[in-house]
Amino acid sequence: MTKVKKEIIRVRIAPSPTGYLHIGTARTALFNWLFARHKSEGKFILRIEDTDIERSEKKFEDDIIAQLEWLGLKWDEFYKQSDRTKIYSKYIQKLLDDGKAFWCYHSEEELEKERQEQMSGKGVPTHWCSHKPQTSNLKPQNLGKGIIRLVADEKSTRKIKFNDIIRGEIEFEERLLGDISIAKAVDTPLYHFAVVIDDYEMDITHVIRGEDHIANTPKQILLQEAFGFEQPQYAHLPLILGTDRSKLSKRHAATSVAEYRKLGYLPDALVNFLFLLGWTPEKSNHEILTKNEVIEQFSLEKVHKSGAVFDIKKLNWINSQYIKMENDGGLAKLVQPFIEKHYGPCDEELIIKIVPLLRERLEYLDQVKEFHFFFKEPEYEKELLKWKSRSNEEIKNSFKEIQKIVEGIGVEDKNKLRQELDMLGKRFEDRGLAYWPFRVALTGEKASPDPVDIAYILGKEKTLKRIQKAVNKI
RNA sequence: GGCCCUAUCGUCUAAUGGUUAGGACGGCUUUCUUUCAAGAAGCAAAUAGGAGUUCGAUUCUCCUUGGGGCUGCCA
Repeated sequence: MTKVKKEIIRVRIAPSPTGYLHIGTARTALFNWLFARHKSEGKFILRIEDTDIERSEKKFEDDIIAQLEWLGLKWDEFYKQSDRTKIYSKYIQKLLDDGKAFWCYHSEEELEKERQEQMSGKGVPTHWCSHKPQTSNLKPQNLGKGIIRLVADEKSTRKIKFNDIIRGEIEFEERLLGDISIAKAVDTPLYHFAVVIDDYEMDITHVIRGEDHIANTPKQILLQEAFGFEQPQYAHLPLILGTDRSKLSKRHAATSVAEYRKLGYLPDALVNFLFLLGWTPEKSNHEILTKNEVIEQFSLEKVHKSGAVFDIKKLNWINSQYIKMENDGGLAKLVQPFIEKHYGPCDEELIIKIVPLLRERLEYLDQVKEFHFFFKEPEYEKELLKWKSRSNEEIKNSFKEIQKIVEGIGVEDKNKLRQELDMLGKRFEDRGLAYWPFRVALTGEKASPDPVDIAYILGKEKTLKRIQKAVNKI
């Protein structure tokens, strides 16, 4: 069963379609992708691990594919384990024929009870199966409802070792592993089995995966040994953690890539954030980098060992940096669907006009919903129009003056309008008295961009209308 | 419980057997200012504890403690 291995780097991302693409899976994919691309000849493989037919769903598979593409992590080869059952059957049958695997008929209840007893005592939860044939010439048979296990050596004193590129040598005691389950039937392999066969069949040279798989590795090595497969190189990535330092899950934050996409995080920004979790660029004071810049300097040896907390504030900052890098046209295109989601169809000309204002203040695209005043009449309490301790009459007077200005010079010339307002502010000896009521009239908010900019975008007619509405309120 | 991984500011991290332990996000202050952002300037903030090796340890070794992962007929 040996075959000639090629020298080129081959790595894989192996998600199971039991949920939307997880942010942690995305980072694992990214590191695999970076590693493959860094070695220019490297191949990056996407393998859908859908051996669990109960939990696997097509919509999750579609999502994984869509989001990986969106992130720009394109794969060179694609496989699905459910297409490969014949391959697994062949290998399982061989193990059975060789007496290296056997049928175990313990019920799930029996096994559960055994586990409980072992855990409550000081034993190790390990199943050494009494159904194991005592002599290897006894051909195992499927007597009905059972499960296939790999024969292991209960009395072994050997340590199973492997070298992890990130962590160095790791070892486990073989006798603590038990007779591990490998398949529910000849044609339905379990995770460990499918992984080992696929990694071999696909000539995977480096298994780069999450730290949560460290304890799985010796079991997979046992399987490799049963077939005489060569061991791939391992690199176990640190986990992405929630704020309480446990594995990132839904109770901490959004965990699926799709959710971040929906909120208007840009793919390059998300990727930038992700590679900063567990890896540092050469010039560590310059953290905004493109994928291509990272490819050049990427190396697994520099990946950190300890878990990294997912900090949404840093993601927001990185995303805002990417938004600032977009030009008007680009940002308009990006933001349009978010505007239309909240406010319905929207004129492209309007979007182009407001984009410079958005650029300075959006952390993520969905925040455009805070700029409602561009798309619909503002609603607000009359109290909001008050500036400091100024009287209603003073506010009214301020509006009267602004009305005069706008009617006179319009809103097209922003500099002129600003000049006039500044002069008005000087006359009042209080710039706020000129600007504050004006902003509230236009936006209904106490915080917004410069009202002059907003008036310019709204146009003369709407501006005057909103001022009048404010005057009526007082 | 057992096995395994891990430990520098709140967070992501840099660095070194001898440094004022550096940067980024966030926070705070100041500035700009009609408000909010953005921008500019600045401030606070860390080597988990204990032994050992050493002239010297945050760095190397061991122990403790903390954190995490795994412990499925899930992946």
